[in-house]
Amino acid sequence: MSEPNWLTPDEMRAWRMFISTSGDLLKAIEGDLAPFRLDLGDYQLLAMLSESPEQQLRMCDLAETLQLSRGGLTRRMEGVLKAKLVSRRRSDDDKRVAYVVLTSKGLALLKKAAPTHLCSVRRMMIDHLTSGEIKAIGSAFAKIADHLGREMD
Amino acid sequence: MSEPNWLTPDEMRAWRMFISTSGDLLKAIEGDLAPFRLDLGDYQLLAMLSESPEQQLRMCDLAETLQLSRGGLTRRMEGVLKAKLVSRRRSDDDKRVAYVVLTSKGLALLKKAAPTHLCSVRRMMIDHLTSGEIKAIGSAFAKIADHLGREMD
DNA sequence: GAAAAGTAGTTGTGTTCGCAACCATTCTTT
DNA sequence: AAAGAATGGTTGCGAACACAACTACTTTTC
Repeated sequence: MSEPNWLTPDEMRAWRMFISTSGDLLKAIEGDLAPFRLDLGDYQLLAMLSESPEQQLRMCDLAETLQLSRGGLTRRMEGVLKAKLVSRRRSDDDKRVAYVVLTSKGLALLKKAAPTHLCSVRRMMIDHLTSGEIKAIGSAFAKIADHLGREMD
Repeated sequence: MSEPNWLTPDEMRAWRMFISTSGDLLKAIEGDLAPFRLDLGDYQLLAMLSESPEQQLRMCDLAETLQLSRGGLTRRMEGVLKAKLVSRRRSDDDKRVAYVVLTSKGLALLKKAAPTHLCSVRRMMIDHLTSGEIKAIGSAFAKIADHLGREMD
């Protein structure tokens, strides 16, 4: 309650532009991945694996880096598994865990899609911004993420 | 093809922070609306109506401002209609169109939720940012939106 | 002014996801 | 070492949404 403490015009603009544009931006970038039969979630899954040592990760860790629930990852895996972009391997140490391994086919597709994807990110976002805006977005979202992480304990 | 034209560290940081944080931010802000039995989509629907002349809009126009498909809005309406936050009125001029009208109950709930919501936006986002960052986010997303709009014709 | 094209809204269908319940396995406690 | 708690993964269910097909009107075209 108390005084509404309304947003200033600049603040309102930042909030409204962010909320109205971010979805469209992601959708547009995702659209450019369609020729590769990938959506943005698949791409990020492959990218995370490719950056991991031995190009594999436990399901659990992968779910966390992708910000998916465990169930959500299980479902998302169906697609990339069927396309043979990744494979699964049961751990011997701990029989609960399953490793997701990037296949050579998955790596090849990622390497093929990456330049296009990078180009999308540039064309849709980066290339329109000044270096000041780019730095500001980086630091702003880092601060927001930091606070969110702190708030959830 | 061609050189990957990789992102600079600042660019990479902006992109990664944006993509990893924006979803969490929206979810956190949405969480604060739960006590009012609203999700962010409902809130925005009510807010858009409240800002319209006579607090009503055609389904079609509302779908556009909310960036929903026509079908998506029909489904979203079910919730707010059942909660009596909005009502529907058929147009006499054009029997195809239906107007969505904010009810007094909807307006009352919006007025009750607004301060909390504003406070969320401040606490989760605005208050952590410098005024330069706020201006940069506004202008950056405006430019991105402008380009996206231009690209879709 | 009749046919064709366009527009408004609804309704199947399919996708993606979270949540909660569940099973199997491992770790902790005593 | 047995009981309980925690962890990793899957599955059933339901929510939100896009898309395409459909109905019902309206506008355009010739």
